[in-house]
Amino acid sequence: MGASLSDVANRAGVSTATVSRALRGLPSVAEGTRLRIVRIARELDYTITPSASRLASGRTHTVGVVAPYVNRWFFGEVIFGVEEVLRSRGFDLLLYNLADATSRDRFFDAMPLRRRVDAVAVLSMPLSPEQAAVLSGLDVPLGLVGADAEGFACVRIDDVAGAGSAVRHLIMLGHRDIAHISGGGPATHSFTTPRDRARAYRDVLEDAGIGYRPELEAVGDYTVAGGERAMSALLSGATRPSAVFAQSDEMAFGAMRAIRHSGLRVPEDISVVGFDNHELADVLDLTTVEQPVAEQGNLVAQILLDLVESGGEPPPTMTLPTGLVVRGSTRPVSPR
Amino acid sequence: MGASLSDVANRAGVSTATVSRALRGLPSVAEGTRLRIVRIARELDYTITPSASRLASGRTHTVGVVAPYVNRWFFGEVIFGVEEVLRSRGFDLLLYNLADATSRDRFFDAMPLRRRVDAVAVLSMPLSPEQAAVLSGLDVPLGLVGADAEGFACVRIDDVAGAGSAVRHLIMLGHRDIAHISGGGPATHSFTTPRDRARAYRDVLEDAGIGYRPELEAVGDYTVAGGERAMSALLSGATRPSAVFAQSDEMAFGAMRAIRHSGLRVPEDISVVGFDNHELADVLDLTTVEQPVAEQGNLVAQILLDLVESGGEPPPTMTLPTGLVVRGSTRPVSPR
DNA sequence: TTGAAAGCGCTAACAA
DNA sequence: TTGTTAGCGCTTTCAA
Repeated sequence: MGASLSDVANRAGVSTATVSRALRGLPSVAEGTRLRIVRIARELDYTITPSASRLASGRTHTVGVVAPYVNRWFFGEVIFGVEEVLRSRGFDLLLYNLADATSRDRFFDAMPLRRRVDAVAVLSMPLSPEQAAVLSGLDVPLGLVGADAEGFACVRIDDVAGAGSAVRHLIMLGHRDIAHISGGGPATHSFTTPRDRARAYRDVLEDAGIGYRPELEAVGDYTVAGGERAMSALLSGATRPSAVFAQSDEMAFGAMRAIRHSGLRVPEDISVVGFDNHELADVLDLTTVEQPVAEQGNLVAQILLDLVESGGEPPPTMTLPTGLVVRGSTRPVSPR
Repeated sequence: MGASLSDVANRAGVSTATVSRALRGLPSVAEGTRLRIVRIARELDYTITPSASRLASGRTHTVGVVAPYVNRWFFGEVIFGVEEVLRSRGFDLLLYNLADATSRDRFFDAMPLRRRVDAVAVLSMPLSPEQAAVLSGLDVPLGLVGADAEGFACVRIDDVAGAGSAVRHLIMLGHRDIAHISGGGPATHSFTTPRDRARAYRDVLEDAGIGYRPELEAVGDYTVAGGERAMSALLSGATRPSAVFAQSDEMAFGAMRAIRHSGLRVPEDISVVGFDNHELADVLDLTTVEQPVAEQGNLVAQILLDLVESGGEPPPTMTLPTGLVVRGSTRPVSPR
């Protein structure tokens, strides 16, 4: 049905090689020839057949995006940012959502990305050394959002600084019994985000002379339900915290609900700080740590496409700034 | 670097055609031959080169997914559902996010999906007749979530029934001054969802003998900020509503915030009902209309792949049920 | 600046 | 059940 390169070549009275060069904008085509070819191609409604081009050139003009979730706020934003850049530069975006361990294993075992993409972006997903090695074996530029890894172009925030600002805010409000809802269970153990944020929580408490008490920590799994469970557990502990720092806004939302369900109020009885500045943090009046999210997607995509097009080594990790957004969910500790 | 079909064929002492057949599981290969070939392919770490396969066969094993947003709850869930089915059946998912009119125009003008996909799924996006025609021109199975259209395999909910149940709930609670925050501006005019929900709002009011008053309607654009603006406008109107039905939970969240900012309370002063059962509706205690979201993605993907693999005509529209979820944001009207 | 020709790695008739 | 033989539609040397 559709016209092919040779149709255009015949009509223009030139070889397919010239048409190919003209349409790709290569320099070695006379301007008149190019104009004529472009006009004829348009007349014939010519469209390149990607698979033929890919087979002949070896370039796929496609970037694989691997995410542990596509249906959470943070990931939707990052994917948005990545897609924006890819589309504007004429690249396809191949999406892989690896929610559970099974699909993750299957993915890294079969590695469906082989010979299929020019670059891969991994979004805030814990990567075992073996998995990182499998990706390296693809022999294409690799990008990573939300962590550092050897051989990857990394875009991230300073989790230690961000989490530190949240905990210091609570300390400055006079809180001493500050609980922590962390993200990662054992599955995410190798990932830096939960570790860094947890470390900042502990270090800031130690530095303030408050000391870190393990019984004030609970795991929330980065979900609303997980945050709710974690907060319930904390509330039934021996020490009732006067404030809680959650490693994500979703967990903070869950924590707020648990607090209310137990008959307490936010912030009168317990202050809550989250992390992300989720689009609904404002609605829920949640104090949180803001991070640029879509921008991280933009950046990693840009870096990857530059590497694809110009080669070279991955640049040093880009660390973007965070900021504390104070809203109504935190207030000075009240005397008991 | 990687082994090719002919490497496997040489090693196995058969032709490339036999290797191709064996690896694809075609019936006409002796079991012993197949086993040997599969073993050798594994030994050689053979991976198919998709572009070669696509060029030779004409099948891309790829589905294009076109969405107006990837970073909103509803769309994230649908994409999740689509991806799940595609990955399980070995298809690639090519994602296109067309947030603004410019990118939409460019997309339909250049139609980058040509010769690139075996099917296309359009997610809750208004389609002009011209745009629908461009897609039809791709000559591949077409799917649509959230609306009906000739020539598309459609998966949707009954928006009229869903919205009707929300408004009837308010009427049953004794409300008479029921406002409506609608989704669509002029840009989405051709799309059925906002129209159907708006129609249900009006019809139910009429049927209840309450009558429909245009001054109780405002446009909220399906966003939190839009819902907030719409609610503010409604609150500064002549009649203060005692209840409001928002066409999406996000707009309902915005409305709740506007209500609180104006010094009123939900539900004491104003009841609020949303639509979607967003993951945070529960956290915000929002009464809403629940719809199966990821399931719609699952279904449209399944239907499309069946059409790709077996041909045939798109099946009739699948209409999934909705349900009213009553939470704390609605209560009987209080005497003024 | 252009053309001829040889693939890229696979699939699909057709034959055997 | 297997092999032979053409391509699929482009890109890319190499030569002119």
